Amino acid sequence: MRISQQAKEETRGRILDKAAELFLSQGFEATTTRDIAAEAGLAAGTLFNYFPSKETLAMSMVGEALSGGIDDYRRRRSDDDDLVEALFLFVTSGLRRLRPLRPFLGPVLERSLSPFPRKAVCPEGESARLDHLAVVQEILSQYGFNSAPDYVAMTIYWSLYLGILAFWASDESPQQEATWALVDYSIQM
Amino acid sequence: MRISQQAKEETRGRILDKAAELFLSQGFEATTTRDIAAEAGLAAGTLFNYFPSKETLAMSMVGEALSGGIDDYRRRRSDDDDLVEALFLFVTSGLRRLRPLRPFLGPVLERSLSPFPRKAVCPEGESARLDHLAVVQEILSQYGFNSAPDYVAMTIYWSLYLGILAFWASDESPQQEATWALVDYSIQM
DNA sequence: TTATTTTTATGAGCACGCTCATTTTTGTCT
DNA sequence: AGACAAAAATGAGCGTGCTCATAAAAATAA
Repeated sequence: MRISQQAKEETRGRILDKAAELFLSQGFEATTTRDIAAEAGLAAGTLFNYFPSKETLAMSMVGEALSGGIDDYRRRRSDDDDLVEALFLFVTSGLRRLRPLRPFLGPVLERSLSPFPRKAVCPEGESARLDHLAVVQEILSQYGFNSAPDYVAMTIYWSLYLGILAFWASDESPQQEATWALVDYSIQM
Repeated sequence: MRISQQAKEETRGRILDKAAELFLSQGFEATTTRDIAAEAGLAAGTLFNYFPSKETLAMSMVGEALSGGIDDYRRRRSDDDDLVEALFLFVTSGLRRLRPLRPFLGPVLERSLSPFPRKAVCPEGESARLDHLAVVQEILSQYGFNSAPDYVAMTIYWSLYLGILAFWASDESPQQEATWALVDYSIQM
C-alpha cells in the first residue's frame, strides 16, 4: 500500500516532467497525449488514470507554480510595504515561478483561467484562481479594505490579472512597470 | 457567375442560421460540424469550403454582431456625450447586438478573443479586436487623448473588455453599472 | 503457498474537427 | 446541341483527446 502510493507519485511526476519537456520542445498543441505517455513509458490510456485530461495535466504544472508563488510571497513580504508594493510582490512571485513554463503558457491559461463561464471546468484552474483571489483579498484587508468580497470587483481584477499574464507571456520588455501601476490602482476601486 | 455567387451567399447564410440554431439549442461544443452540415443540407466536408474551421464559423456571427454594434454606435452617438458616456454607448451597442448569441458566447470568445498569443489565429477574431480597438482610439482622440496607440494600454483595455463580456455572458443583473464606471475610469490612464 | 479481492495498466475503439482525391455540377465556348 | 474547363460538393479517411471492457499485477486472506 505504501510502496504503491509512492510508485504512483513517481509515475505522476514522470508524466509531468516528460510533458513539460515535450511542451517546451514542440509546443502544447503539437504534443499529443500519446507522445507523453510513450515518453513516460506508459500505454496511451494509462495517462488518463493520472490526469483526467490534457488540460488538467498542464494546469497541474501551472497550479504548482502559482502555489509556489504564493509561498514565496508569504516568505518575502515585509510589513512596511504599502499596498501597491505588496500586490506587486505577490504578482511577480507568481510570474517568477511560471517563468520556466512561459513558452507554452498561452494555450493553457487561455483555456483554463478564462473568466468566461464554462460547462466543464478544469478544477486545477478553478482552485488556482480561487487561491489567488483569496490572497488578494487577504492583502486588501491588511491594508484596510475590509469590504466583503465583491464579485464584480473580483471579476475585473481577474481580467486584469489575465491581461498581465498574457502580456507577460508574449513580451518581456521593461514596459511592464506601467502595467502594474494600472492594476494596483484599479484594484483599490 | 452572378447566379453562382448569389447561391454561395445563400448557402453561407443557411449554414450560419442553422449553426446558430444548433449552438443555441445544444451548446457550442455539443454541436458537431457534421450536425451543422446535415442541417444545412450539405455533406460534412462541404461546410469547410465556406468556413475554414468551426471557430471561424462561430466568430463570423460574433464579428457581424460587433460590426453591427459599431454601426449602431456611430448612428446613435451624440456630440454632447462625455467620454464616459461615449464609451458606455459604444460597449452597450456591441452587447445589444451580441445579445441573441449570448448563451454560447463563452467558449467562442474565450478561444478567439483571448489576449494570449496564439499560433493559429482566427482572422475573424483578430479583425473584430482590431476594429473595436480602432473605435476606442477614435473615441479617445475625440476627447483630447491624442497619444499614439499604446500597446500596453490597449492590452489592458482589451482585458477589461473581455472581463465585461465574460461577466455579461454569465450574469445579467443590474450590477453591471458598477462595472462600466471602473472600465471607463481605467481607460483614461 | 494458494485463493480471492482490489488496484493498475492496456490498447482497441469512439467521436470529434478537419483534409483531400475524386466526382458532380455549373458556366463557357464553338 | 456537344465538348471542354472551372468551380463546388462529396465522403472516406486521418490524427486528435479520451473511454472502457479486459488483462495483468499487487495486496490481502486462508
